[in-house]
Amino acid sequence: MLREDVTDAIRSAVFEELAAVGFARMSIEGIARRAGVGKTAVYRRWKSKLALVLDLVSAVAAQGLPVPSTGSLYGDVRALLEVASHALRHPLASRVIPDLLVEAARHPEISEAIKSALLDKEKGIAAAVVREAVARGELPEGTDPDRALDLIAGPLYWRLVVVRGDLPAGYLDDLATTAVAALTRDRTT
Amino acid sequence: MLREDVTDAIRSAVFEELAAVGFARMSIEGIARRAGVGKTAVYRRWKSKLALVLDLVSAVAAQGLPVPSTGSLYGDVRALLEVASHALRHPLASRVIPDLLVEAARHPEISEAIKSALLDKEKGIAAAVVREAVARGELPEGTDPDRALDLIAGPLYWRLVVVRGDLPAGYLDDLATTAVAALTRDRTT
DNA sequence: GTACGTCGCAACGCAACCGTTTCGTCGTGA
DNA sequence: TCACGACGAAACGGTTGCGTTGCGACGTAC
Repeated sequence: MLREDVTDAIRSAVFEELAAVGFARMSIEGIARRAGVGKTAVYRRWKSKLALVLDLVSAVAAQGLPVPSTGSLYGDVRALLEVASHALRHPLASRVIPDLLVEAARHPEISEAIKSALLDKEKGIAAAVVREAVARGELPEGTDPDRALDLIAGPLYWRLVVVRGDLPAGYLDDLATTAVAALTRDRTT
Repeated sequence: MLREDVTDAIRSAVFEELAAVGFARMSIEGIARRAGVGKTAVYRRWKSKLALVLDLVSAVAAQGLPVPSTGSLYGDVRALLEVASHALRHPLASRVIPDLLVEAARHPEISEAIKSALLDKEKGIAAAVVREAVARGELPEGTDPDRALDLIAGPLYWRLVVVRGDLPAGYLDDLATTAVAALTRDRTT
C-alpha cells in the first residue's frame, strides 16, 4: 500500500517545482529532492514527468470552478473577475498557469488537459452566465459566449500576466462595468 | 573579422530554436547545429544563451513598432489590432513571444528587455493614440492609456494565445468597435 | 607568399538527469 | 511473530549539454 503522505508530498513538490523552474526545466530528481523522497517513490506512482503534470492538472480540474449566480450580469461578471484575479495573483498558480499554457502549444497532452480542465470549464461558465442574462432580458438572444469570455478575461489576463502590472483599487469593478456595457451594447456598426 | 553571414545564420537559428523548443530547453549546441556552424562561432560572439536572446530581443526592438495615425480613434485601434494579430499568428513569433513573456517572470534581464523592447513601446503607442483622440475630442481628458491598452490588446491576446482559438471574419472590426465604445463611454457607475 | 584570424570539427573533463537496480530499514497485516 | 511491501539512499551505465581547447583548412590583407 502506497503511503498517502508520500503521495501528497510529491504532488505538492510538483506544484512548487513547476512554479519555481517551469515544466521544461522540471526534473524528477528535483521533485524527489524537494519532496524529501526517493526517486523510487515517484516512479512507483507515475511513469514520467508528463504524467505527473497531467495528474496535477486533472486534480485541479476535479475540484471544479465556482459558477456565479448572483442574479445580475454585473454581479456574475464581477464574481468571475474576483476568482480569476485571485488565481492569477496566487504566488504559485500565477507562475504555473501561464507556464503550462505556453507548454500546451508544444505538448498535445498538456493542451488537452488544460483545455478540459480549465478552458472548457471557463467557457461553460461564461455560457451559463450569458444564458441566464439572456433569460433575464439583460442580453440579446444569440450573444456569443466565447466573445463574452474574451472581453471579460482578456483585459485581466493581459494586465496581470502579460504586463505583470498592479491592480488598482476599483479596477475589477471598472472592468466588470466595461465588460457588461460592451456585451449589452447592440453589436451594430 | 567575424563573418556576417555566420552571424546572421546564428541569429536566425536562435529565433527558430526559441520557437521550436522554448528558452528553457534551448541549447547552444542546438543553435550551432541548426545554424550549421561550430559552437566556437557562437561563443566568439555571445557569452551565453541569455546574451543571445537579449540580443535578439533588442534587435526586434530596434526595428520599432508602427505608430498608427489614421485620423480617428477607431482607425487607430483597428490598425493596432491588425498589427498585433499578425504578430500573434506568425508561426514563429506566436511561439516566441508568449514563451519569453513567461520566462520574463523568472529572469529579470529578459523581463527588462521585453519591457523596454515591447511593452513600453506598446504603452507609448497607446498613450499617443489616446492623446490624439483626446485632442480630437473623441475621448475625455484623463483617459487612462494603460486601461486602454488592456481593453484593446487583452481580448485579442486571450483569444489567440491563451485559448488559441480562431479569428472569425470581422472579429477584429468587432473588437475595435467594442474597445472604442468602452473607452468612449463615460466611466461612471 | 606569408601571416593572421575565422571557420567547422572533434575532443576534452565536468555536471545534471535519465530510468533502473540493489540494499537495509521500517511499519503494518495476517 | 513473521512476511511482505513501501520506504530512502546510493549506485549503475547512458545521454545531453556545458564551456574550453587543439586541429587543419580556408580566405584575405599586407
